Amino acid sequence: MPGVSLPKFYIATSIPYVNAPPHIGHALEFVQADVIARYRRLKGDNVFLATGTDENSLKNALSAEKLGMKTEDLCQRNSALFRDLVDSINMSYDTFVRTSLKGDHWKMTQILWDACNASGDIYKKKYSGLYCVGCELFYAEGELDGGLCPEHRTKPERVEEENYFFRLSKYQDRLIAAIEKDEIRIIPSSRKAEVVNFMRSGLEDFSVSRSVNRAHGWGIPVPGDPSQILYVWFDALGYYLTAAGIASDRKAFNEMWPIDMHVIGKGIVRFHAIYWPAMLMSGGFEVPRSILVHGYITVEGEKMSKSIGNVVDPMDVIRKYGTDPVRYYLMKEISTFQDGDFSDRTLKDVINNELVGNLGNFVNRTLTFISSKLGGKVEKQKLGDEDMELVGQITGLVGEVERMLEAEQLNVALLKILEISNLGNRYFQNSAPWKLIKEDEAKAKKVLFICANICRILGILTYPYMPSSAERLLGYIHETPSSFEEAKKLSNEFKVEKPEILFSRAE
RNA sequence: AGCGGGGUAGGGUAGCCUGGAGUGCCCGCCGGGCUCAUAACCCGGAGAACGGUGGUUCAAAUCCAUCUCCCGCUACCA
Repeated sequence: MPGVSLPKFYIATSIPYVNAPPHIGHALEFVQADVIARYRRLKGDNVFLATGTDENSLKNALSAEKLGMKTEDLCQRNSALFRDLVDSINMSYDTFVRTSLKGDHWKMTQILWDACNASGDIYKKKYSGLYCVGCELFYAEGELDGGLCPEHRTKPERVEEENYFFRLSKYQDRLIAAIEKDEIRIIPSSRKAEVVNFMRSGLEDFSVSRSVNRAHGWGIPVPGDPSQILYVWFDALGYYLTAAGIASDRKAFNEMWPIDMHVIGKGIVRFHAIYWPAMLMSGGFEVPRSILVHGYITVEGEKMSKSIGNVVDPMDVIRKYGTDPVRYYLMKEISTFQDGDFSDRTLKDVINNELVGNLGNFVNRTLTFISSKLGGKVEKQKLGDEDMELVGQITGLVGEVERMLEAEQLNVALLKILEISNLGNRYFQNSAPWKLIKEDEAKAKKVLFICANICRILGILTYPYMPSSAERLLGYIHETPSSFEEAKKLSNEFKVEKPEILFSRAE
């Protein structure tokens, strides 16, 4: 293998259904993936970040019919909402896949299907399911409310139809082995245990198609059998192959695959950790290297739901408080792996206390001081033992931040970053450079030299979380977020511009 | 029912995997200080026997067992 190219890192979010507008939970997943992507870039990886929308569900066809519009147009419109969100949240995606567009994605299904078929893992069988005529949908037992359709309050019929099935059962042992040995690393490990546990009780084959009639002709036809439409698995899960270029640039695809990390919600673990790797094994593709599973967001302590009417539109929040504060809140206040809460009140508190009062204030007082009292320049000063101790503490924290990021503990890493800013404020306060400047200029310069370095470190470390703010901060000291390693070193001199306020108070 | 996750000061959290003084963070409360800074910042204080019980250990929030409360998942639900 040629050793000159950068290590690649392919990471992707799941693709949301477009039959409902984005909510704050979608934003969480986008930001998580983006933070990891940006961190990996700082570490020097060649990162590819994929996202998109899942548009081939029957529900789209049904609501389009109701609205009297073409399904294509409805999808286009709703997909745009998600695209607006990923742009507004400043996600650095490299590709955005729309599964209803008859291009690479449709070609992908042919490739994947053929490969699995060639392994003898696709066969026809009668599918029997609970079907609500009103909804025109099959329901899982768990989705029913007291045995009734949650929407129509009617008893669904048992309906049979001949569909294609995928031979999941054949892969049970291989899957268990792959996950137990962390060939597919499931993060956090509690989810891994869940998955293994589930598999041990036996895996059943699953259906991978629906009749064209039932699908209302919407979706991707089964390769070689236009009377059937692909069900979600070969379609939506396959998007990861599409994004990597399987149908457009096979050479690039071969370099990109396997995917290094899936970022998904807890509700779809099974499909990503079991169905999907099995399909890949069957098709002769390498399995995903890791799957990061996040929790769900409640709103003011309550489950988000349309009927309660408490669904939070992330675009509203972004418009109100700004992109970076929202990113910060999602990463810091919501545990990376567990459920978390969204609260307007907490969001304001966090902005005012942590971003404005702690981080923003430290940067502002340091840079303002340098630009107004020291002519915008500081160079290296002789450091004493106490200073070296502080520097050592900071370096130690940088190491912890790195460790936490490597362990995908995005919230804990952010906590550590704030500690650095905290130390900075304390040091500034206790050193009182505003007094020193009148008595001992060299000493004042030394304090500011250290503080400027802390600002620089903070700029690099916060970059994955709050890219525009970090770039602005680093811009005031004529730097850019180039590499994570830079956060482990001190810079020897600074040219400082008079800073603008980094974060504004939230009212 | 089975499996999994949670129960840490008034509220919210981190720590638990890889035991070692209740250690930390945000809010709130009380008392001081500072004035470089976005009424921001700093210091001190009150406040928790880390859900209950039992065990392992020199040592447990951290490991084991059991009980209890909350929340998820249990197959074609993204």
